[in-house]
Amino acid sequence: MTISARVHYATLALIELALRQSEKAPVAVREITRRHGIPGPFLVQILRTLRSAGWVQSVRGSQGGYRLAVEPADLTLLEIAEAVGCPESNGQTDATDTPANRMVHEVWDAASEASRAVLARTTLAEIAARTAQDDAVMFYI
Amino acid sequence: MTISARVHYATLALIELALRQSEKAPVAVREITRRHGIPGPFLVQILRTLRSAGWVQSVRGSQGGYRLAVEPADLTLLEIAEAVGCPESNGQTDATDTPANRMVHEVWDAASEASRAVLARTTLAEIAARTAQDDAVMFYI
DNA sequence: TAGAAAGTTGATCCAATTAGTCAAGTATGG
DNA sequence: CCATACTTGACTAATTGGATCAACTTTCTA
Repeated sequence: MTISARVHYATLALIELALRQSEKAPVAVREITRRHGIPGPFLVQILRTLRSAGWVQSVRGSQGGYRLAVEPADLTLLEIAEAVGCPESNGQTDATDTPANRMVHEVWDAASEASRAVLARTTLAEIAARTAQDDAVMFYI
Repeated sequence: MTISARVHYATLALIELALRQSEKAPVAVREITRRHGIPGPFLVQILRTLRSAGWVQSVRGSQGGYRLAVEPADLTLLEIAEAVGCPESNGQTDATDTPANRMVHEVWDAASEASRAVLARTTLAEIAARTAQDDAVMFYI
């Protein structure tokens, strides 16, 4: 399971917004792309998704930008991944419904559930806090 | 994380071979495709991979087919998935190496590790045995 | 009040991966 | 010697993820 760029970028952007929650001015897209090396208009696309999920607010016009609209502690990485990633695991039922088939699905569902559990128990607040710590450490080097 | 058809088919084929290990004659590809509804030449492609991994033996010529070449208890689903699935998670280092970036990777690695653990502790023997049970149950219905 | 700076929207494109196919060849059993 | 079955390698088609563009609207500021 490799992390998709979409989810990756979305998470980076949200971390950035979480860390700058206290600032009064919204954060411009340009700043985020510059800081994290995210391809320009692609991030816009992603932010649109985050906005329709209600997690960020956009401010238009000059001096506009984005601002976090939820408590970082209330947003889990699983939610982010599911909102931004693949639309939904397409419920394509397999052609043949044999016992072997069911078994295989059972195991894979269990595996997938295990990884989802990890993401579900990590909040944006945690990951942002840990990032801030690392940033501080870098400062001393 | 959705299971790829490749891995799915490979697992089905191996279950089939595991269940018929006791038979003296090898199992023909045709039989496997018929029983599990796997597209013909695609399974051949997959079996080739399994053969080069040393998990199945091929017998050529008339009455030929495939035979399991390892102990089902020694083969985990993780091994199968890794052999047959994506060549290798491409080690493409991200452009920018920021603390946020590292954090995101850390969490996703943990998630991915959790699901791998599930697959690693499930052996072909287990899943074959459970399939056989289900088969027996179906018999009575 | 004009224009520059931002976000908005929708269409579009490209490349990589995955799924699936074909055809020509080789080995084996009867 | 021929039918059956695996071998090999190239090839096509479809989906998806990643990324871009252009035309538009909103708002600030000079």
